[in-house]
Amino acid sequence: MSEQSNPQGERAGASAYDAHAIERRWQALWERERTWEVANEGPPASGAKGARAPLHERPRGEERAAVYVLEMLPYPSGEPHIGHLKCYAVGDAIAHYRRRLGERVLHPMGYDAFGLPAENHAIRTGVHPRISTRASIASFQRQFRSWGISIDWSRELATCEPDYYRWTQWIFLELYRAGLAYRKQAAVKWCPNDQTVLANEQVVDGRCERCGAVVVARQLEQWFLRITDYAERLLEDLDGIAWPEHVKTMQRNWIGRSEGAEVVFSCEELGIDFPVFTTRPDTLFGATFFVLAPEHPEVGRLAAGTAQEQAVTEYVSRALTESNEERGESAEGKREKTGVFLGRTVTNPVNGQQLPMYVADYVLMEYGTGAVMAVPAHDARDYAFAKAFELPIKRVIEGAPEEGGDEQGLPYTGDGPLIDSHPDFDGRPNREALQLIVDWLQREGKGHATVSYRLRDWLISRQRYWGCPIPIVYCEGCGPVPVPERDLPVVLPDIDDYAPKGRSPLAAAEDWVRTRCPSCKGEARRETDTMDTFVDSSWYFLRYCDARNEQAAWDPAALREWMPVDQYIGGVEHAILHLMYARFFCKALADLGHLHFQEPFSALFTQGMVTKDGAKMSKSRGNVVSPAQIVERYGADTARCYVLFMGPAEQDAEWSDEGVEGVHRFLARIHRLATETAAQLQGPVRAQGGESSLDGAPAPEGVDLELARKAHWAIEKVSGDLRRFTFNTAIAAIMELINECSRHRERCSAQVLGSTLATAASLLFPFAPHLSAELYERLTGARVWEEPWPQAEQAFLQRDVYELVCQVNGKVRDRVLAGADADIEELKALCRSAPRVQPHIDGREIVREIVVPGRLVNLVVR
RNA sequence: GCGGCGGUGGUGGAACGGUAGACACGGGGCCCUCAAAAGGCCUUGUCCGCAAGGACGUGUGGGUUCAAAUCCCACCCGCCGCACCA
Repeated sequence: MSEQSNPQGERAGASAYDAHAIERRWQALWERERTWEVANEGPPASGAKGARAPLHERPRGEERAAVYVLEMLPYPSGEPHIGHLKCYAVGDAIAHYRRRLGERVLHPMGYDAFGLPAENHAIRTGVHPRISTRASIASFQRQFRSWGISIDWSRELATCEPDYYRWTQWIFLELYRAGLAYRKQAAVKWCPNDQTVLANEQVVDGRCERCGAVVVARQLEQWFLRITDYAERLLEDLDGIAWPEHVKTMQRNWIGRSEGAEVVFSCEELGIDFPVFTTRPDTLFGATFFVLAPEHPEVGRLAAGTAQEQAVTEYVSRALTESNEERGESAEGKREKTGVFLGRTVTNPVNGQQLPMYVADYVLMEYGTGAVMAVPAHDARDYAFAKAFELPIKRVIEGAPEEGGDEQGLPYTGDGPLIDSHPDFDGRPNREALQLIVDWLQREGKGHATVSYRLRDWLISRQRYWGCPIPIVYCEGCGPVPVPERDLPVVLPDIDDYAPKGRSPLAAAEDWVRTRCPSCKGEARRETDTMDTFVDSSWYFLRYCDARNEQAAWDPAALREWMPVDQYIGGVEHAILHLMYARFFCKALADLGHLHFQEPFSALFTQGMVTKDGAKMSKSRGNVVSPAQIVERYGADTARCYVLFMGPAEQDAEWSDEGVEGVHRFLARIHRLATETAAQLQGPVRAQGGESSLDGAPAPEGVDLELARKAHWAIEKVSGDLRRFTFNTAIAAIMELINECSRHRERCSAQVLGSTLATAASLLFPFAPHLSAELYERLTGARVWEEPWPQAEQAFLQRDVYELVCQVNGKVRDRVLAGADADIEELKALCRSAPRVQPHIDGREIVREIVVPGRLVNLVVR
């Protein structure tokens, strides 16, 4: 290491803070002693982990509760970035804190190792993804170790290894047997750049979430997982988990539950029924036309033989090739709505009216039934279409004009009494009429109340190589046949050419594709698509509980011991995708009898992004700060403390090189103070807040007492901040304690100074474990991680005098010393006689005196 | 458009309805030094004032309260998510 790049190397000397030497020493010891490994001890007596009282309300030390702290599975690509550092700094602080509260903490690590970047790299360089992925994993391991994170490495896993994906395949087959995995032909989102289909969740603004290419529609036969069966439970169970409200909101929006009715319109001419979903059955009498999505299967049949046939065919083929983005333009008012008359009519079941049928691209096949009844008077989209095609508009609800409406106040989307509908309903408030109409439809057999969701089934097929093979073979006689469990894993074969050609590269591995049907032993072919990598990461947290099990994906006893995860930590970018899929997997697996719980992550913490120059760090912007550089220059303890000190961990924070320097200076300062103090001590001292820190020693007085008080104040503050995840203020409190130490160092006893510094080191442990261990050992001779978390003693938190704030009319005028035991009258008198209060009350009438004991007195004068 | 989150010194940020600006960065001054770096000490919201002291101050405008950055209403600005979802 060069002198230049290492500030602490510049000045040799006994008291210099050599972060690297300290970090190497403790990392080696923790590795040698396997300090952070935790063995499975079997489930608790109660059978399962169950909901426990919040940590700080639980009696201390009574039982060694099993606690699972987990950061989101990293995707190993190149090197870890600052976001990883922040995530693990948060997770490790929590893990360390909980261990020292006496809990057994499971804190494992693994890699989300299948995926496109490794495959794209292979296409460019010809290096097998397995090779490049293993190299990336090695680099991640190296860095994670250099950060000193307290990981149980004995449970490490990588999703691309056969001993892992064997069980991914097993889960797929379990879902398949339960009817939750199925194949269907569907219009799917195709990314022309990555040459694969995408799940709805992976399309953002009509573009591939990964590469940004505009997504196009394709008709393909694909594998889906029936997540929609779980829509209601995914929604309901959000209420019972301690997640940030905004993440829950995002999931609720994504699931998109809406209540309404299914109403059947029929085309008598052709004898076809068209059920539609509507949230507004109260407006049924205002329907003036009817619209089908271009993808609707009956469109061709309807137009066939009419004068409209050619126009319809042309319109539909254009709509199908249009990108989602283009199709959405009319929603933003960028262009007029388009569509074509189908040459047919349907009957409105409530009044027998014949409504002209249209095909238009503003109706989506994926939502509801792909057909809508159009009520232009009360729906903005139908209104726009009616205007563009000069269709009739019939008002059926009264109400004051809304913003953006026309001269008649249309479209009107608010509530009001029904008009021109039916004598039974006219005059009634529309919400009441809605119920009555639904009841009526139900009685007449023309419709029923129903609930619709925006959530779609999860498309998991990918026409790519570097993923988990789908364990299905196709036999001419038997159809799709699951690979028997004893034949798992279906191992991903090596191939020469990874380049996608619109079908999976695996299709070229003829030897692998050709196989025997497990059922009839006849010739058969393997499925050549692989699974979406989100499948791999939807269950990894289960595997950690029993990572080396070769007989099963897990032993249920291991899950009963550890699951659900007590604290999950990761970025908000996974608020929908990963977190929704993992929840779905657990519900499905629980239904199949494999799990004893419904929700995988009891509590979630989402850490904010680290930005540079106001923007997300990225190679293309050239504003990347590499954790490796920071660790090399300042050491891991500085890097970890800094990312936690930047601001509240859940918020985005701007990187500042000066900020890192500041934190490093603080660590160097506590190092110097502690080292110098240790040299003056006769023997080891005890930290404050330990079980017997008062034993034997005389009660501190004067400056010593002040210092001891500050130590206990810091214990209280840091403990509370750790429970609230406000790490920035916890570190600030330790800084205050250290400032207090250097302020008093000349005037206090070495004993108390040493003891206070040991306390500071102890409190610093969750954030800067290496330095903390080093200094704690020098001062006390003990191992800080084996010490219980300190507890503040009341005797030191209470003071006999305090500064009473004296206000007049709410304005602070003076501060005077008051005794802790002074009663309300005494406090009032103290305030009235405070020197700087006098001029403000002189000659005025005191009309009220507010006393907040322990804080202030407010005199209200006139 | 709908939903969510936020707006506090030069900067990042602290503040159970009760001393606004903890802690840190940056700035200024001093000490140490031959000098510098490192380190240490002091200082630092704005305005008026030599000072003592005073006034103002948490996006804007109202309100509740003895007391509001904090609670309520309206608005402005910024960020995030969803968005032709019938």
